[in-house]
Amino acid sequence: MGNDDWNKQRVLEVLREAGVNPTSQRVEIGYALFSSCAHLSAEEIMQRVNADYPVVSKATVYNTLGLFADHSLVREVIVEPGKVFYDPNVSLHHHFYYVDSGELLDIPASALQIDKLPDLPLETEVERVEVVIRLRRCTAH
Amino acid sequence: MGNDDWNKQRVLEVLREAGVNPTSQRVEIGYALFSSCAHLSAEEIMQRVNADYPVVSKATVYNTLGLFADHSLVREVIVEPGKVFYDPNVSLHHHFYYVDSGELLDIPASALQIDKLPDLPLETEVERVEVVIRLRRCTAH
DNA sequence: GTGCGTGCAAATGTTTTGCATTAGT
DNA sequence: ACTAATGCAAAACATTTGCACGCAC
Repeated sequence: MGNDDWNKQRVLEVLREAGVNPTSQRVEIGYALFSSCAHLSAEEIMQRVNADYPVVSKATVYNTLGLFADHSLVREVIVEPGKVFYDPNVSLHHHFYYVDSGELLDIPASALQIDKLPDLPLETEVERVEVVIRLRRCTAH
Repeated sequence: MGNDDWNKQRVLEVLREAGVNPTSQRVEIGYALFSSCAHLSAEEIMQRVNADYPVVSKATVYNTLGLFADHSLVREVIVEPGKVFYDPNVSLHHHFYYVDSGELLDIPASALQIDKLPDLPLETEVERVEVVIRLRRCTAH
């Protein structure tokens, strides 16, 4: 997943289809994001984009990722204060979070089933159900 | 719930029982936290503690809340980038999050049931399963 | 007096804003 | 030329760190 031959032309098309004007900065950020199948922080994305020479500012990385999130091109995952991960997998799924290492791992939607939801407050509808399973290294042997 | 007659003496005892040295700053912060049944941010807690005159610095609020969390006196709930809520309810439960207003509402553990958990990665154990149901105001009439 | 525990000023890290510049018509 | 969209420097905001002070022995 994720590793299926991304190139900048394809990123450009995906952005256009999503209704995002494909500027060079956005294509670079999208390429860094989609061609990695990992859960990256804004900082890591900027490092990848600017690896050779400065291409985008940090502000643009944040604004662009926010824009991508609005257009469902990426999903923000928050597990710790002051740490947001950007997940290029926008299909329905959940996450393991390794408390010790700070790493994030996908859980396919089919591997977890919620069979009883509480009644919703009036006049509201569910946008999304987020499940994070926090894991730590076994203490018991 | 939460409104059951908190006073500073009782906070002091609770801190002592939890193994936290009950300094005056900690009692003030604990009192602000426990006597409110709401989900407060660090900022809001500081405002309450310092309402009349300066009692604690922001750094102490953060460090103290972190300490309380370590001793299971409070639970950190994270829903948005750069926004942590402190929940004095440390029993097992989940949350509704109102995307529009930024408010948080408790879901009792019994109102939501997960009947299938994924296999855990080797050498790990579950610390906690966090479920956040993101709600938005109905668009449909 | 020594050493540990505590609180906070300052440093760091994260995210947002406002505006100068660019691109589109 | 006028207007809207874009990128980024600087500002705002959130959190952590390092160290000075006070308290217990």
